[in-house]
Amino acid sequence: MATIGDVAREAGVSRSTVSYALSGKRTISQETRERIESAISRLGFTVNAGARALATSETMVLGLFLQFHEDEFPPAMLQYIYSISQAAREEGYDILMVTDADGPAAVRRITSSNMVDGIILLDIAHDDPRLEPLRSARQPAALIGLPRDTEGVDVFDLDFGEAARLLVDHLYGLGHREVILLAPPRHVFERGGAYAWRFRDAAMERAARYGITLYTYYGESQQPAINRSLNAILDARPSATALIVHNDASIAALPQILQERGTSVPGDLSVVSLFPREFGRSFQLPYTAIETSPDALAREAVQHLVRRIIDPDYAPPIVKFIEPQLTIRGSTA
Amino acid sequence: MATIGDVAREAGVSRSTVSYALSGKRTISQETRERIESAISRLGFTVNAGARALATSETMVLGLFLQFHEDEFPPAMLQYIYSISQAAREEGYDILMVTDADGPAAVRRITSSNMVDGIILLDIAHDDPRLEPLRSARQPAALIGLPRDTEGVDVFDLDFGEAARLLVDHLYGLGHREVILLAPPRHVFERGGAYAWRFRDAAMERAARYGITLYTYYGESQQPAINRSLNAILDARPSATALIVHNDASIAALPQILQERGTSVPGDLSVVSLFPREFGRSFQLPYTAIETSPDALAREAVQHLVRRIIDPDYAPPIVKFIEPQLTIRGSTA
DNA sequence: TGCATACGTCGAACCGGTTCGATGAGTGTA
DNA sequence: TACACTCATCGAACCGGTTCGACGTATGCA
Repeated sequence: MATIGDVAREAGVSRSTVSYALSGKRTISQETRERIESAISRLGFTVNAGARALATSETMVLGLFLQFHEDEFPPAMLQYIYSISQAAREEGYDILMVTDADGPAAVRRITSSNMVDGIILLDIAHDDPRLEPLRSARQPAALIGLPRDTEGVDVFDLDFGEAARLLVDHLYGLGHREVILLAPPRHVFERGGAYAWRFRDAAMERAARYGITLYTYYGESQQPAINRSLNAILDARPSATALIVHNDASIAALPQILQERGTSVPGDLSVVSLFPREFGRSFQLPYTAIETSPDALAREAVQHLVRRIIDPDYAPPIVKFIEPQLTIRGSTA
Repeated sequence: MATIGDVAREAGVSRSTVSYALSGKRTISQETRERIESAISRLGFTVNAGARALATSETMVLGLFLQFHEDEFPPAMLQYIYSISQAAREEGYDILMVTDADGPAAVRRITSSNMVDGIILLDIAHDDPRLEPLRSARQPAALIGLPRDTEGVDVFDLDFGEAARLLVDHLYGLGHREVILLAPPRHVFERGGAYAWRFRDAAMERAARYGITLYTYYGESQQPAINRSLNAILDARPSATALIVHNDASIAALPQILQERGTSVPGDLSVVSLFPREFGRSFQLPYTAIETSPDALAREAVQHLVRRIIDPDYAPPIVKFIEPQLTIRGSTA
């Protein structure tokens, strides 16, 4: 493989001149630059990433840490992964994807060996054990999801509380007074997925204020329990006139269940939910819903992270909630 | 950050001694080793990945190249990503995930800058444009999927032909003589997803041999077209007694469609398919099916790749088809 | 004509590891 | 007692880049 030294020799200049021609950090005469460029293409030279990283302490790689929980709905996760990867590339960064079961150890391993310039964490728990190693790392971090303690990290998340309020308001406005809330699986609450209780608590608080009776249930994450539990819940609350589904796996299964039961939407039951618009591509989800916007979230997180890599003090740590958008699809009355 | 030099000073030895203590490539006295180890933990030293990569020409990173086609079913993709990542970690490698729209350029960029020790390609097209830059790369590659020309790469794939034959045999044995085959979306054929026609051609050939009438249709990849097309196909062939679904997005939608139509399985229609077992976790798929085994495929691909990284000539290039497994779920009669 | 400035290039040092050859001390053997 | 080996360690070179200071030459301005 051609090195910068080979290029220098071929072009009859010094290695430093080639480096400056490449980076543009010092002026190089037109003629020399051309000799160098032709030498580069003749030799098929590309800078060695490891060597550059060693010299500059910049790898141009972001670490993406995620965990595959059994109770997670795969399409949602992929949406984040993809958006993050695309956004990173637009900023000139590649993605090192780390899925180790032992999250904190992985964070320590990757950051302390200097493999990445910055960190993105998905699937944040309320007391996320990965935050501690992250805080003592040299690299800045952006979280997608809200932990208890946001010190030293940038946080991006949907405003789940506001999302819940929007949905409850919407139903209240239509006259609903008995509503079922299907929350994420119990595991998510136990693991500390704060988005789950932020949504639930806001919905409960709002319902209480309006005098709405809110029946709250945990959803299931895997078939066939998902279907069984959906049926059981609907059986248990025949008087409810509306259903709020905050549960990806269940919303995907809902159309068939309602079909089976002969329940018409919104005739017999109004349904609102919360899911990425992209779900609608793979699944038939004709429900009025808040969009969780993984793409927007990913984009913001990456862009801020990159800015912070370039200038660690460009701003105090950010906690940014993105505004929920309600998309009306006619599933309520 | 502590460097190997800091450790050496702290332990009162030379840098090379520390390096040998770390790698075990030369004998080090018990006593010196202990001094070094204590210095390492006192200083919190970790080797710098870039420096090591530069010195050894080994990055301990695998490049995972994938593309997000609009017509792809997300859960399937994620299953591969996750399995590859886990398998890689077990072999001591991390994953650089590359999703650039321009595949060949990305391959060139990553390989020539020496960011990875080996390459894994997903989503192989019959004439995959990424293969050319791959062949001139220093790093070995493993493909999950079969291209036209397998020269210089290791290939791993499900034996789609055999899968089709197994399914047709199964249906023939039960007496079916009029069968619908729902193939992948037209785009997949056009793009050169060879698995699509390998399956279809084998099914057609087998059906012809048995005197089975096979109605072949392209599936759709996005809602609401998926549902519309499923209904249209079933309407068009009321006399068919069995349905073979080789289409992830459609199989996920099928239960509801059949429900809606009042079609009972296997009473009115026998259904067989082809999907990863893991789909059954998120979706209710009570269908007899071939398992596509992303996990097994990923594992084999990674392990072979690693072996080839260590010894490029350990064996001639491999084309390995894994044996399809039929799981009976009682959806045929 | 003289001096300060800008331009273009070079050499050397450095980033943080690994590895090869050399060296001195200790052990076994003829 | 001399010689050959092994063991433990060190110093130097190297991997392939970047960057700083220096230097010679051309240019601008007084």
